[in-house]
Amino acid sequence: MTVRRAPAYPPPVPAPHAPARLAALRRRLLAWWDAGHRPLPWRQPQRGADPYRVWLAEVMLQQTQVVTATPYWLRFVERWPTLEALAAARDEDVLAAWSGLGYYARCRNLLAAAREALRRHGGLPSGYDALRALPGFGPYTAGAVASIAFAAPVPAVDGNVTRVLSRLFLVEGDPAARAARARVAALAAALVDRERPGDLNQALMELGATVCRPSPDCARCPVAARCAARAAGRAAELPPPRRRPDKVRLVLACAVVVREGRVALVRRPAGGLFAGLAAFPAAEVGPGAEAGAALEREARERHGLRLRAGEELGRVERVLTHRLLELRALRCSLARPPPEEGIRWIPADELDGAGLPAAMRALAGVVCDVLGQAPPPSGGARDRGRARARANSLAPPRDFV
DNA sequence: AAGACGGGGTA
DNA sequence: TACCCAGTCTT
Repeated sequence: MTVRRAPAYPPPVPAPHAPARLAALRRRLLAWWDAGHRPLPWRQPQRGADPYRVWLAEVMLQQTQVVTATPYWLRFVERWPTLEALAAARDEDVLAAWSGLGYYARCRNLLAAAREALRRHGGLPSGYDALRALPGFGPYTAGAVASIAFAAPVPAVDGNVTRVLSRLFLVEGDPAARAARARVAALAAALVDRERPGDLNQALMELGATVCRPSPDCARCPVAARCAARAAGRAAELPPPRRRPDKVRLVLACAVVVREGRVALVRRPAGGLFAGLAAFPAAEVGPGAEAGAALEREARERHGLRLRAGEELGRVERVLTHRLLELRALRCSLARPPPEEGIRWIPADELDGAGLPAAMRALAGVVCDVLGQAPPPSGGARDRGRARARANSLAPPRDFV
């Protein structure tokens, strides 16, 4: 008797699988889900599903493991319990609370989407298409929020679901390529549960996260008997690993300007690495280039900051997804009075809470050690051994105008 | 289709 | 070390 619109996503593709087989899969997966799943905090239905909390979790969990995202989620809902509260927050506060979690465009899109949703819909919209139109809502997040928070019968295909379905139905080929993606999307669409779409989608993800992992534990799998890859003895080799481009080395010189116990921080430019975050004034050091000169030029051109670069206080290396990042801290003195705007002066012992990206927070730890300041309570411990302290640089800084 | 975008868990 | 993670956006 219910009138249903065809889901807008994915495009209708005929599923060559018997409805009976799909129904059996749904039944087993839901039973497995009901029999017990991880009690993650955003799954606690305090007073029914809270779309805002579901959404916040989905965004934080993009390319991020549960154990990493959880403490951030708890802090966010404590500080900004509702969509309205988040929309009213200051950008820099939210970005600072996100610092360390990575992929900072997620945070900027989160804020933009919160404000746009409130303005255009009075809250989070419930339909896939309306969600998909908001910043940061790709196919996965729109499907996850629509199905989990609003019970919309749409699929939600993430890395876990791709792996699970690739194995269950023996999908061959690079999962990033169009053919395999369309195949997985069609399977996920065919498998959607009309009664409990959110639970079925979560069951697939939970299975991928806890059982059908890259190295599968088929003995614990509720649908192992129906798994085509398992039958072929190929569960562990599907889907094929994604090939990644080589990492490019990036050296960033970071200015440590200290004035009366406070350190100069700027805001990173809108696009690119660490976009929008608080950061040390920094400059890329090309191959064969001189770090101090590059830093003096960049600080002057971008921030109006006239610096004289001095000795190196320490360095830190980080492996990012696609680059090898090396941060070199250079002590700098002010050659001219600094501009009033665009520079924040942070007490050295408060750098840890200033909203720096994780790599720069680690660098701050090294620098504080070298300068004999109170080190931040966390971060950088691993790098302290690499700090290249100079015997004559241990005295408190005396860099004044 | 390919690259940019962080940081950390895991084997 | 290599791969992966409840992906999205831009060339």
